[in-house]
Amino acid sequence: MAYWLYKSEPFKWSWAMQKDAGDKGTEWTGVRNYLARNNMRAMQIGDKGFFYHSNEGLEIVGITEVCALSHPDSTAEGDPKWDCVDIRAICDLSKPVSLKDIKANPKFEKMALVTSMRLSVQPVTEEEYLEICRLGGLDNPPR
DNA sequence: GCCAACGTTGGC
DNA sequence: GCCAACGTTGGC
Repeated sequence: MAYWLYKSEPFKWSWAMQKDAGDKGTEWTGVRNYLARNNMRAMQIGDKGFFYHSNEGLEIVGITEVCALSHPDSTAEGDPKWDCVDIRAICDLSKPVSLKDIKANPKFEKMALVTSMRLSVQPVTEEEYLEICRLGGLDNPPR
């Protein structure tokens, strides 16, 4: 089991929209960065991840899970370079965890969100995952 | 809206 | 294959 973080600009695709998509989930389309794509190719069914609002919000708002393995991105117009997974919303954080909180906490100084600011799909360690769940008010984080 | 960081493109 | 130019991301 691995953990991930997905960035989305809420005015393009928000956590509310992700939740509206229900248990079937949605394709995480539009990633055109090799590192981010490779992260998606490495994902397994059931991998948990954070949903992060970039540009506006700047906070982690919810927990997702991978519900379909990497497959061609349907928005890539037949370009075989670009794949994506499907993810679905699992639950909200009781309290969103902001980028400011994360940057202020030495536990997260090596977190990709801090060190690789622009990477849109990034790995999260188990320690980071559990600590953010704790800060977010989840007593029993989904594993 | 600005601009730094950084990934990609393309000329050589 | 190098590297300058350029485009995009995303925090501020």
